[in-house]
Amino acid sequence: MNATLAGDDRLPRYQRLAETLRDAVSRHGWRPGERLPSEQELAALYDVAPGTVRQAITQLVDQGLLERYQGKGTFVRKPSFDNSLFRFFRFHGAAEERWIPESRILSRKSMPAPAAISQALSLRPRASVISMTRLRLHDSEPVLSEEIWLPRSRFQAFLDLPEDKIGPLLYPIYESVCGEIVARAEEQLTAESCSAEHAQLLHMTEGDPVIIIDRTAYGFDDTPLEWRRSRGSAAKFQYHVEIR
Amino acid sequence: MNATLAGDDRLPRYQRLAETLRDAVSRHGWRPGERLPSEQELAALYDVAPGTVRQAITQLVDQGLLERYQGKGTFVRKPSFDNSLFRFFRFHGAAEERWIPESRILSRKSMPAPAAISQALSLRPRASVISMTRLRLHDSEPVLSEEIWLPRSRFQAFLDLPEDKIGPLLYPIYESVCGEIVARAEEQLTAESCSAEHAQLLHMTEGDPVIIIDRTAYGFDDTPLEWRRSRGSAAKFQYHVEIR
DNA sequence: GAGTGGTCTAGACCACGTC
DNA sequence: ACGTGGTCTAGACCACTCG
Repeated sequence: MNATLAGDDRLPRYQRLAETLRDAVSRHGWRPGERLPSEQELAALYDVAPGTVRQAITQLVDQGLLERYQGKGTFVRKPSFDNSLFRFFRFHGAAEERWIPESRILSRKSMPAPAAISQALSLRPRASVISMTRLRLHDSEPVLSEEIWLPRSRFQAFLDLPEDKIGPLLYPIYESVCGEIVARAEEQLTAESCSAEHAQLLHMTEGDPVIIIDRTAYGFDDTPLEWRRSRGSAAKFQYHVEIR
Repeated sequence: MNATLAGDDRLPRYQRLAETLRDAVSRHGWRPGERLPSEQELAALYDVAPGTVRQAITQLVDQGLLERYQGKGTFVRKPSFDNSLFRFFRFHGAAEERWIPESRILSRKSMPAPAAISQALSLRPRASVISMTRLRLHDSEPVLSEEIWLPRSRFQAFLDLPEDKIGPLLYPIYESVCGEIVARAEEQLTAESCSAEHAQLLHMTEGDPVIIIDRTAYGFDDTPLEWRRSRGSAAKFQYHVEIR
């Protein structure tokens, strides 16, 4: 019957309510997959009209934080993110295959962050980070090499996790083990000539073009959670983008 | 006081209204930049409640077809598209510069479509198309080579246009000269080693990595309007994408 | 049948842009 | 002052899910 709305009271109520709910979700008041109170209940709880609740929830649904199902309720979305990223990778010749590559962890350790990493993750210089390298394979052939960096303060539990508990998809693990949910990401693409090192790792010829994808992954509150750099043979895939 | 809603009458009214308005816009009933009737007027015209009009317009705004301005009205969006595409090009070292490159047309002619082009543009085999090649420069240095293909049936007026009337931005010309509006595009990225030919054209070293961007541009009704392939030195730029 | 979200109505008042 | 979209209310009825 009474709960207070976050934020400046000059802001529209549906904005303040959306912010309130977003905070509640990202502070784990409700966890992914859980059902929220019904729109009627929320309206009574925050003392606003049902339409106002609707507007707030609509905003959060558009942002991908919630999902509505008629007759069932409104739920915190589970971002099945790794899957959606692999929509972008179209391996040459087999456009419709959508497999998840096997993955082999080459190293995993903590260390003080190099300058570029602390900047990418908005950490203080030389903050403790986890560094991991992986090789991803398809039909036992290496296709992608990855270096992954995580802030140790949030991901200590991941560092402690036995290696055989780490499957090919990391984001679900971040969520279940560390409670960190990736909401969105930014990627930068470029290409370079294959170094001797990567030629060996990826079974390529030195000097052939390699696509480099740098990704920063963010939480719902826009905190950088992960930075990774992936390299793969340009001949083996294309990257697809829709622009509006 | 009376106008009919398009579509199946079992559909929600706001959907049918949205469809009606979308059709009106893409059939050029209202042109980009024009103001639509006010929400009240539309409500009276189609005999629905104001809130229903609002819902329909909100959908079209989200889709990028319309723009709302408080106190002014609702307008058909002008896709200032070439600009927005150049958001993706970040030339190395000068991330914030957002210049429009000079452009030099190397050739422009009509011909029967090669198989790959007629497929990309959804034309019948060997349909007549316009083929154009351009070189784009920055500070008189070549940075990008482009081949551009257009269906001749829609773009005859562009073929007839004197070359000195063609500025560096094509999409505004398509709109003003041919009445064709680009609403969205898809891009495919890959990389390859620089050929001797392109090395000369782009002042690169043969064998260095070249980024290749294939773009198909679509109208509001999803007709392919243009296909282009651009090549540039991978060392000179990065491609930026946000994923949600 | 009870409870959920989905659609729709018919207003009110406010903030903003323009004249 | 006037007209525009932006916010908000307080309902009604429908479609769907589940027990």
